[in-house]
Amino acid sequence: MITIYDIAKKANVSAMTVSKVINQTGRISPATRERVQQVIEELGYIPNSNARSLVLQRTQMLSLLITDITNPFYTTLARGAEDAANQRGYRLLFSNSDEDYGKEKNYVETILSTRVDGVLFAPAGDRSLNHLKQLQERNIPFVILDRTVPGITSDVIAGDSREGALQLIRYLTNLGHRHIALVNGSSEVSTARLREEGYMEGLREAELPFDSGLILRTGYRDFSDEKGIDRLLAHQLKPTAIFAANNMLAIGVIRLLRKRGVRVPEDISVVCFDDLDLASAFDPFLTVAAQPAYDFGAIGMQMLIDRIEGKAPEQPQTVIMPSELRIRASASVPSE
Amino acid sequence: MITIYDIAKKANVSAMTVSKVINQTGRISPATRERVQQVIEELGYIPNSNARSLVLQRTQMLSLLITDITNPFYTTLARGAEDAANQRGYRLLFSNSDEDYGKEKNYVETILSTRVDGVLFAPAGDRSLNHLKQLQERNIPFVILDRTVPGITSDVIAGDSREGALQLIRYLTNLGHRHIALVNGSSEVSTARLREEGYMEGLREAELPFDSGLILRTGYRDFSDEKGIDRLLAHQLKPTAIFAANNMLAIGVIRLLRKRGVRVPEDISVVCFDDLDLASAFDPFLTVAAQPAYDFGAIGMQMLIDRIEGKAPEQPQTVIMPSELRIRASASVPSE
DNA sequence: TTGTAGGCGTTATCAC
DNA sequence: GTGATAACGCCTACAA
Repeated sequence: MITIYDIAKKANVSAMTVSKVINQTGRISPATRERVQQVIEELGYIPNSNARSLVLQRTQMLSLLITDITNPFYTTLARGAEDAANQRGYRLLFSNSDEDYGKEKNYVETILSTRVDGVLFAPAGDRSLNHLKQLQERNIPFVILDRTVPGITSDVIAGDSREGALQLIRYLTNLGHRHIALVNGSSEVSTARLREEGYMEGLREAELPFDSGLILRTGYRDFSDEKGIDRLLAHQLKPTAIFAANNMLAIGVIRLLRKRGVRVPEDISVVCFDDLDLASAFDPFLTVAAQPAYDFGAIGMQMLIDRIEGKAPEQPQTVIMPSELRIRASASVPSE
Repeated sequence: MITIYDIAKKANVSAMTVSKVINQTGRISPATRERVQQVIEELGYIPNSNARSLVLQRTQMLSLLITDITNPFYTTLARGAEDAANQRGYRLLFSNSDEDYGKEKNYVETILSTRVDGVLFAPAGDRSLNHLKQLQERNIPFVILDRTVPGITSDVIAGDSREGALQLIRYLTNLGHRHIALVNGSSEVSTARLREEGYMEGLREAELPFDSGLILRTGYRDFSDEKGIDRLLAHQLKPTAIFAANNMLAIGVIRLLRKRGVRVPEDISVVCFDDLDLASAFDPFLTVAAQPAYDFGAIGMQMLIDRIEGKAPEQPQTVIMPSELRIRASASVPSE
């Protein structure tokens, strides 16, 4: 392995001089600078960032922890985070918890042992509390992303789940729907709770009764609860519309409906939170409350770096991003 | 920061003993082992992996370099790679080059400075040659993923682009299509060349003439070449089918066709390489040659780790993954 | 402007 | 079974 000493020897200077050339610190004559740079070039020297981190107590590396890498919301968000990090001179370490507390725990350990300078953290749910506390104990700056966790005070960037859900329900009730089902994520996840609140509020506004038989609670990914769907469809007052609390749930719901010969939107309307960028691009089908995923990542990353670099206000900041109703074809007036 | 010395002091042993407990190396009495572990637990000590890497000359970290994080082919692949890496005790550093040689170059520098133990590398194209050579010079093991690069000999895992394309063209010609356009990626990318070969072979088999006016070459992502599409549509022998060389191109093509009032498949059939998992889940529309994305990642990662751990045969291995024709609705018999 | 000494947190080696 | 020492590659502080 080529070290700073190899460069030093070949350039007839000390290692320190080489270090100074690399980091542009201290004064050195143009002549030696030139010579050193030539040798660095020639030998293709690249500093060992582990050694550097060890002495600097800084890795110039950040972590992004997301909960589902196959969800386009998070991959778009990841690009925003990556772009922002790179722009400000940081490298980004991606981690993917798969909505699993166990994997999340492992990643937190990795994060801690890697000594990254900060974390943009999308918690799996309320039980992520301990993981976040662990970061706080070590004084690792972090920004909570997408979901809040009761018991933790920190910078947060999240969507307006309540309002977005309300918009969707309003849209459905305006179309004339009276029986609207909710297929939601786990109640352990803040966005699921808020979307349910928005749903309830929407019913209230339209003076519709709440019917717990129209609610199905599950996880945010890999939805395939056949029994649950059958239960909804068999409910005494069969729903004419379903609000899926995120895009992955909507996909599952529509797939299961089609499997049963139920047409969308002719027989049942479906709306959801989060867009499906790719699918929507060539087939504008799903009516959604879209969140600005890229900005979630980009702005969250800015907040994190500002915090790390001491450019943020002392008290924790909360940024709430609005969502946008995109009316397309998956919801229509109820058939009856 | 809690170090191994803090543990040592509190447990009344030397740092070495603590190290031995952590790494389960050397002999130590159950009593002290117990005591040390207790203190580790108590203080929540997590070893500094930078310091460890420095002395071990090994980071237990691997890089996955993909070219488009918004492409579901690559995110699914990423999950496969991640699962395999974690299973074998490695952490994974994701990087995303956006099909951009400049970004790729930066990531290679990062990889080199981080001293990862190996890289699963999807090259942006033939001009990635220098980047790969750089890795070879440093003796960083790597497996080339998805695309080959002339001039580099190494382990490779890739799809059968030629055969997959051939299948798609055969399918189209069997339906009766005589004028089939190709919207391809850059000729600098091996998969684009091979898919074009498959396309040509398919034409030959069906005894169709080759018509260069039916070929549009562009990049694999962000397709929006309006003029190019117009040129294809205005061609003297208007195509009745389009073969898009990957999923992202297909999306762009269909979007632009719809924008022009051209219906798919009624007016023009469209087929492509790679599936769109999410979109296909709830709307089985695109007829594709699907590649086993998860296995690309999982198997590629196994190859890489085998290579690193000296468990691979000496000479470089090449694994070619078959693709699978999935017939759905985006292609039908030609209208005329 | 340049170089020396010491230390960042960990582990391999080799004594005790 | 346990511990002292040196080393991994780099940078800060200080001296020349």
